[in-house]
Amino acid sequence: LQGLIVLSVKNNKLVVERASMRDICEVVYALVSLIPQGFVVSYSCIARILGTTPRLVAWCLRRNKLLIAIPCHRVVYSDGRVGGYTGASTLFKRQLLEYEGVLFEANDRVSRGCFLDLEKYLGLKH
DNA sequence: CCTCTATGCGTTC
DNA sequence: GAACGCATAGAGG
Repeated sequence: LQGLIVLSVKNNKLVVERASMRDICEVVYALVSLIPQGFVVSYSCIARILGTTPRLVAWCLRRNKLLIAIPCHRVVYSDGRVGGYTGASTLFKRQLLEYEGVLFEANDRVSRGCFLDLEKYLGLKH
């Protein structure tokens, strides 16, 4: 990952480090947990905010899906397909979304209107 | 529907 | 070191 760094203070000195994967995952989880019920966000949208690639976002979500508290089912392919889901079927992922009020088209894709522009939502873009 | 490619990082030799 | 595998995206046919 290029671009994402971590600032910390050690021995009264400011330390600038490359973010560890653990740190990056924390940030991804923090963003994902802000997605409101009834909406979805694409992997690439999260990647844009962090200055990284969609593959890495997926990598983070896959890694620590143990945490049920993080609504990782609300992160989907940019074309509307629900994408993968570790630990359960993608059907389960879809059912979760439907339960939350997300609409699906006849071609099994998430309705465009349910996509949330996370950058706008968080006020990072106007 | 399909294929191809760019891409970052862990895992496993 | 190199090769491989991923919860991707986008372009092209």
